[in-house]
Order: sequence, then structure tokens, then C-alpha cells
Amino acid sequence: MSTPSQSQSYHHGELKPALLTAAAELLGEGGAQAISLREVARRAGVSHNAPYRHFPDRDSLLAALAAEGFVELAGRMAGTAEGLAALGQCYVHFALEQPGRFALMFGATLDKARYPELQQAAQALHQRLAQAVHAAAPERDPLVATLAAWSLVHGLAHLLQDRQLGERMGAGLSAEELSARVTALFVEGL
Amino acid sequence: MSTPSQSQSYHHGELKPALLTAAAELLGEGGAQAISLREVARRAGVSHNAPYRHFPDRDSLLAALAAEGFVELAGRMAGTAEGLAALGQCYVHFALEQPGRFALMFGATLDKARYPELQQAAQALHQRLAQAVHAAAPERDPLVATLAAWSLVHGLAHLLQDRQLGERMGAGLSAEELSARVTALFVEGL
DNA sequence: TGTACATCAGTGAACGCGCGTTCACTGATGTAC
DNA sequence: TGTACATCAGTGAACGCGCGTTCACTGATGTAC
Repeated sequence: MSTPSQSQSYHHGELKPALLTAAAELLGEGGAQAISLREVARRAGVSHNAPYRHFPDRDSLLAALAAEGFVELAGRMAGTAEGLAALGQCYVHFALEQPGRFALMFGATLDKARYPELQQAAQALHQRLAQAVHAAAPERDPLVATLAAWSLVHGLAHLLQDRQLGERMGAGLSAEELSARVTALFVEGL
Repeated sequence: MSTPSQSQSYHHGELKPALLTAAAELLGEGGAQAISLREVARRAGVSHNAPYRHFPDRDSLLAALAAEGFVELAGRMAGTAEGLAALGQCYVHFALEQPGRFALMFGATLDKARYPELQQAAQALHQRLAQAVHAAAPERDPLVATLAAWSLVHGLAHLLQDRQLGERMGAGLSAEELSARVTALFVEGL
């Protein structure tokens, strides 16, 4: 398959990214719970002990996955057209595309104080959102308005993830349509 | 402590509620993950095998805990004054008071198809919310408006649970004040 | 260009752990006669 | 009121499992001279 010179080598060469890829796979399949260092090692084709050369423990691997997620989402949101609707779409889309990662990023599993990169990444998200909110409603208290906007898209993402709720409340509309309509309603008010 | 006649008896007598209480304790301490049948049995002062007389497996116990939560929350919301603000407060308050249970209720852990009581309870919540939304904004599409309102309070609850985000965005306001202001902003529009 | 040696990235065996679940059991309870 | 018996709600030992982590190791790599 890949470079044959590497496949014969004792050293993997690209193990760290390979571990992250395998872990992301597991995250997609069964959430953070499904990630064990042993299974990650197995999927990377390496002894169960090798990951310890790259991550001091399991939580560090999870934190790295979460950080990746924040970077990815922040990147997408940075590249999105101005306007709350587009940002909301982007946020919801990410959450539905990678529910396990989304849960890991915002879940209580990780002690964020131990991984400052996570805080910083979340902060970047916050600022992007605050900027868009301020542009849309400059006369509003920015903190409250941003919190409201974030709550809206965050909750929407969550509820749409729950298939039961999604189906009952969705009325046959796609996630895109729903988030567009919900965002619009938020901007106009009830 | 309690009835001495029972403490001497071979039969516990009140084991099922005692198991639920112990499990709820664990849920509060470390989330659903922290709940093991063995620890629950330990706390109820009973052999690790006794729970199987009352719950066929671990998931059934979790489902019972979630159902309790839905009943509790629906009950509170039914007894709350009309008005979206009050309902939102109630919802957020519950989530902050019992974060583990809230996560269990809305998390992906449980296969809700297996436990129809959960669906029904969630439905009851939906209807209560829909009714309040309709009263506040009768001319709006009820599905979209309800989804928006639910998203708002659900997301708010989630974000406030995350201490990092809570502190950064809270600006020193209490959860009550924040949810009041966020709800008000939602009603008025951006 | 060659060699010695430090360092790095893997291996494989072993540890102790707690778990869910099953099994065969026993003491307590309730009910039919 | 008493007795036989079914049923229920516990017990305790045992199963097999996968896990995180530690240990002593070895092969590969890179660097100083």
C-alpha cells in the first residue's frame, strides 16, 4: 500500500499522526468511551505500548483529539462568510459530521485546566462568534448576545444529534434548512 | 438508623429504590461512566449480584435514572408559571443542579428505542415547551419556534455547565441572571 | 570514510484492577389447603 | 391454626475480559570525532 521502505522498517516513522487518525476513527465509531490506547495501537499496527512514546497517557491523546477539533472548527468558521446564519450552519454542520469529536470538545471528560491549548482554541471560537454577533447587533451587550447566539447553535447541534428529537421536531426539514430557519428566527425575535 | 426489623432481615425490602438512590449518587459524583452495578450494590449494602433481581442489566438501570430525570424535570416545568423566561430558568436550573443526569438524559449513551418511557417523557417536555412558545408567539411556525427555544435553553445549560466557558462569558452574572437576559434577548430578537 | 556511542522508538511479557454476567445455592415470604 | 410448597430476593464463588501502565529489552538512527 504505502511506502514499502517504511513498512519494512522497525520504526514506524509517522506513528503520532497514525495514532491520532486511528483514535479519530474510534471516536467516530463509538465516542470517546470507545477509545482505548490498546485498540488505537492495534489499528496503527503497532504494539500496545508504542503510543506511550508519543502520549504520556490516555487523557493526553483525548486532549490532542479535542484540540484538533477546535482548530478544525475555528478554521472553518474563520473561512466562512460573514453573517450569523452562515456561522451557525458551519457550527451545526461540524457537530453533525463529527458528533463524537464535538462531544469530546465540549464534554466534561477532559480537565481543560491541564490542556491550555483547549482553552485557547475555545477562546478563538468565542471571539469569532462575538465578532459576528457584534456586526449583526452592535447595540447589544456583546457578552449576552454572544452567549445567546452560541447557546442557540450549540443547543441546536445537540438536539439535532439526538435522532429521536430530530425526527419529531424536524418536520422533514434538513439540518441546513432547520438551522437557517432557527437562526433567522433568532435574529428577528419571537 | 432505619427500621431495625429490616436491617436484620435477609431481604432488603426496599432495594430497588435504594439502588436508584445509590446510582443517582454516583451519577452526581462522576457521571454515568462512574456507575457500575458492583459499586451501586456496594453502596446499597448488598451483594454485587442482588441488583440483577431488579434490573436485567446495567443499561436498564441507567434508563431508569434517565426516566426519573425526565419525570422530575417535566414535573417542575408543569408547575412553573407560564412564560418562556420561567421555563428557561427551570430548565437551566435543573441542568446545573444535576449535570450528570442531564447528560444522561440527552446523551447518546442510551438506546432510546429500547426504553419507550424515555421517548414519552421527552415528548412531554416538548409539548410543555411548545405550548409556552405558542402562547408567546402564536403567529410563528410552532415547530421551528419550539426548536429554537429549546435549542437556546439547552445550549445555554450546556455552556454554563462548562466552567471555563461559563466564567469567560458570564461576566460575573449568576446563571439566573444570564438565562433571564438570554431568554429576553431571544424574545425580542437580536 | 569509519567507528563508538548516546539516544530514540519500538517490542513483548507481566502487573493488578474492576467490571458485567452466570451459576448454583439458601434463607425468607406468601399462599393453598 | 398448621403445614407443604412454590416463589421470590438475596448470597458468594467463579468466568473471562480488556484495560492502563510498568518493566526490561532491542533494533534503528544520528552524531561526534
